[in-house]
Amino acid sequence: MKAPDKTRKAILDAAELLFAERGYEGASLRQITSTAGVNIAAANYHFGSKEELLRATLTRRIGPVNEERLEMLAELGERRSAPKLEGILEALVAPALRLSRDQKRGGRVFMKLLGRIFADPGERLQALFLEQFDQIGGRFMPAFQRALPKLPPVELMWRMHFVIGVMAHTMADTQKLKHISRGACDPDDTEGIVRRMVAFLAAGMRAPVAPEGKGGVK
Amino acid sequence: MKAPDKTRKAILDAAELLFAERGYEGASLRQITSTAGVNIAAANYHFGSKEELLRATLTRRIGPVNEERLEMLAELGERRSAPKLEGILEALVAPALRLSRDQKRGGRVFMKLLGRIFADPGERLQALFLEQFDQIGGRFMPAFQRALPKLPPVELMWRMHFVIGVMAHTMADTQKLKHISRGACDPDDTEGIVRRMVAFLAAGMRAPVAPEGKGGVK
DNA sequence: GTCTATATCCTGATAGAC
DNA sequence: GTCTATCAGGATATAGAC
Repeated sequence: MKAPDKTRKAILDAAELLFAERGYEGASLRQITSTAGVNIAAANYHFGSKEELLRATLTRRIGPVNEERLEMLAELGERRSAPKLEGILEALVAPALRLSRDQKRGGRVFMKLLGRIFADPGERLQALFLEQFDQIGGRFMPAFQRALPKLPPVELMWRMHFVIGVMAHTMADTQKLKHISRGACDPDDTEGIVRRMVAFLAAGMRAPVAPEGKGGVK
Repeated sequence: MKAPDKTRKAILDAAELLFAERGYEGASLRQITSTAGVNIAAANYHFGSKEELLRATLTRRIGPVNEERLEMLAELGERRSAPKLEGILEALVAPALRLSRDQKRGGRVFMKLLGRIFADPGERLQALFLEQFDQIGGRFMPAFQRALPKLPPVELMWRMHFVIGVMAHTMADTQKLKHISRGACDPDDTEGIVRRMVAFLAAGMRAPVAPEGKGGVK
């Protein structure tokens, strides 16, 4: 074996970058291996297929993010007082958003890729999302329910869906808002984004449930 | 000319469907023209290139949605009282979400495609988004600012970004949540979704601005 | 484990007959 | 305006030498 992990890592790094920038279909194995500086055949030797390569780019980094989420959630539970909604939200979104600062875990490149996974309605990526949701959703839903005991479960599910939308959109887009706001909104201010997002989402989660018959349509 | 608009429409319909389901890169012209039941060369004859075809699928339907948004916004302005935040939000999100009911305007297929456009960070789709934002963002931002006079403009921009994330994610995903919630969340209940989304977003927009130095990190 | 070479197929786009 | 045929190149994946 000649530098067994080096080639593998180079391919994963390049795949991460190109999948994030161009999407799964938009990035070719040729571009990936060329960027990695390795032979085309090496990708298939190490990963078997393009789809398995995508799976490998995700599983390499997604574990630590989810572990950090669960750790933060567990810490909240150790306090005797009921977990605050803001704490739960921060445990859910901050580990993902802080990826952009942690170059060793993929940085903003992996964050962008992760945002794509969340947002993409395609079947391939959707399956990967569902695998992850079992881990995380199953733990956060009860926590939210305890923090918001009066909220009907169906409403809670919709609101968690909205939360994921905000998180995914912010993760995937690292430049558009900066352009629109002419630099006023800084995508590098991770802690500022976490703070703003948690405030926004907490208020949304606490919103009174809107009654059904408002306009009298139904 | 032999049925000039019929072939054109068939191609646009098929392109709309396949771009929505598989993304721009994932849908080939061959699949599109085959689904449309027309010759491959017809696509290039009528639209010139794949990218122009994408542009045509969007511009065909996006105009009416934005017109409806601006109409609803204008109606709010006619009342003497200051426009309510909920009304502005509904004017922004409802025309898009109600696409799923309006088969003549593309239905949930076009809604899904539109959700992809919003969420996709790729350069090609991003440019199309920015074109649209000038139309809509330029009108809604002042309306929001009037409804929330105390909110600093930078905070408003972040929150509008969050709003778009919720909207785009809900538009793009028409089935995932139903699956996760085991049928409890119904993606066909358009008015219920609008009601829930407006309630959630209004509360988020009204959230107090979180102070900067909370944890003492910085 | 890495390489070259290649198999097989699909891609977007075009030329030219009808 | 629609067709067939085809171009030139890119796609994933594999076979086999080293």
